[in-house]
Amino acid sequence: MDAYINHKSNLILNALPTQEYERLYTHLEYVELPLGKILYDPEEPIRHAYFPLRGAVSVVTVLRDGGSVEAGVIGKEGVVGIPLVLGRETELNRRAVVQIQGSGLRLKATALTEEFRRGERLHDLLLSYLHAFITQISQTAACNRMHRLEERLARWLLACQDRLGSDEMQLTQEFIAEMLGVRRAGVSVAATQLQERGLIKHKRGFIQIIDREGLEAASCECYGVVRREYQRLFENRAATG
Amino acid sequence: MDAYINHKSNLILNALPTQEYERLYTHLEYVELPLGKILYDPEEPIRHAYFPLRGAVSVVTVLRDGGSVEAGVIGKEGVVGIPLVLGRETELNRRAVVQIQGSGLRLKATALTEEFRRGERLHDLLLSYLHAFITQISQTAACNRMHRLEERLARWLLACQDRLGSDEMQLTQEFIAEMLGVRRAGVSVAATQLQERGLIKHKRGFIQIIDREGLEAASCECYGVVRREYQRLFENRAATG
DNA sequence: ACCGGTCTGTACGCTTTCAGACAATATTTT
DNA sequence: AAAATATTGTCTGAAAGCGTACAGACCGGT
Repeated sequence: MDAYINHKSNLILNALPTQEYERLYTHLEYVELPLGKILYDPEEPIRHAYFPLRGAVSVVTVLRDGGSVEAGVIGKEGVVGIPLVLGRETELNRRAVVQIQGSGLRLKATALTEEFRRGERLHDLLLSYLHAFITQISQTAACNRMHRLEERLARWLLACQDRLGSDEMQLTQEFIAEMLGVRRAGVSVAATQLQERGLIKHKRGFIQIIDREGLEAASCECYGVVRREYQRLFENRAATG
Repeated sequence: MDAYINHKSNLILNALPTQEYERLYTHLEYVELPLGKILYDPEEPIRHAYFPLRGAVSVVTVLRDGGSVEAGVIGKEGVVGIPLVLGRETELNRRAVVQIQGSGLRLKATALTEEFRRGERLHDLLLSYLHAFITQISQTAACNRMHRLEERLARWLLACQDRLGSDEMQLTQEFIAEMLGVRRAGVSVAATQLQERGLIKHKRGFIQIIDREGLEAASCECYGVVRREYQRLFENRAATG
C-alpha cells in the first residue's frame, strides 16, 4: 500500500490511466537515489528511465575540460531518460546526476519504449513533459548569459525547493557551483548576500529558505517563466514548479 | 520538377518514404523566408510548421527586458514548430525568426499533427531530430556560461555556414550580437580579431569564411559536439553540420 | 580529546565583458 | 549632389566573475 502511494507521487505515473499503469507496474523497480549517483554518462548507453518520487536529478552538459553546467532539473514532475523515447540510447554531451537524494522507480529501456510506441497516454504525457523541459533548458541558456550570479542562485534554490517539497536542502557550495558553472567562492559570496537580506540561512552543507516570497523577488524572471510552463503541464491534475 | 527537387532539399522530407511523402504533399505550401521574418512569437499560437529548404531560422529565448539569446538554429536538416508535435500550440519564452533568408515548405498545424499521430516514419524522424536539437540547446547553455566571445562567434559562424552551404553570409553585427546575447561593439571586436587571424573577412552587413579549418580550431568544442549529433541523425542518408 | 578531511568566508590582482558614447564609413533616399 | 540612415571601429570607466590562495570552522572517526 505504501509502495502504491509512493508510485503515485511521480506526477507522470500518477496521470496514467489504470490500464496503462498496470501494464507498466510489473516492470517498475524501486531504487534509492543517493546524492551524486550518476544515472547516465555521456556516450554511455542509457539502460533505464527513472521516475523520481522524491529528490531531484540534474541533467548537466559536460565539457571537455571536465567542467559542467546544469541544463535542467528533474523531480517528481518528470522522468530521466528522455533520449530513449526519442530513439537514442546515448547522449553525447550530458550526464544525469542525483542532486538531492531521494528515491524513484525505474524501468528498463525496452519496457519504456514499448509502452511509448503504443501511442497512448504515456506517449502524450512524455512529449508534453518534454516541451516543458525544453523550455527549461532554453531559458537557462539565456539566463546563463544575461543574469547575475545572485539572481541565478535564487532561481536555482527555488527550483530545488519545488521539487523537494521541504525548505531545507543538503547542498554544498561546491556542488552548487558546479551546477551553475561558477567558482565555489562565487557561490559563497552570493549565498552570504542572500542570507544578509534575510532570504535564506546556510551552514556547512545545508541551506534553508526563510523568505520564499523575497527569494522569488530576488531571483531572475527565469524562475517564473519555467514554473508557469510546468504548471500548464499538469494543470488539470496537480501543480509543481 | 524543380519544385520537387526543392522539396527534397529538406532532409526530413527527403527521408520520408514515398507513401508518407505523398500524403503530406498536397498540404505543403512553398513560402519565402525573408530575413527577420518571425515564424512564431512567445504566447502566440503556432499555426504552421516550417521545413526550411534554404536559409536558416533561429529559435531565441526572449527575456522580459526585450533582450534575446539564441537557443538553437534550424536549417534544412530540421523543422520549425516542434511544440506542435509535443502537443502544444504556444511557446512561453521563445521566438522563431529567420536568420538567413531563404525558403521553405510549410504545413498547417493540424496536417502535421495528424501525420505525426500515425506513428510512422515522420513520427520517428521528428523525435530523432528533436534529440539533436536538445543537444544543441543544452550545449549552448553551457557554452554561454563558459566560453569566450571570440570562440562563440566562430562556432556560430560555422553552424551558419553548414546550414547555408555557401561561405558568404549577409549578417550585420547588430543581428549577431542579439543572437549571441552580447553588445554589438563586442561582436565588432571579436570579428576584427578573427579577421586579423585570417579566418574570416567582413564588411558592412557581410561575412565570408576564408579558412574554415582555422575557424574550427578557433571555435569552442561546442561546434564539434553538436555537429556530431546532427551527423548521427542522418548518417545513413546525408550529413549536415 | 585529538586529528584529518571537508566545507566555508574572504582576499588579491586579473580577464572578460558591459554601458555608453562618438566618429568614420558605406548605403539609400531625396 | 546632398542629406539621411545604417553599419562599423574604437574609446573610457566600471562591473562581474575568475584563478588562486589561505585561514578558520565544522564534522566524523579513533
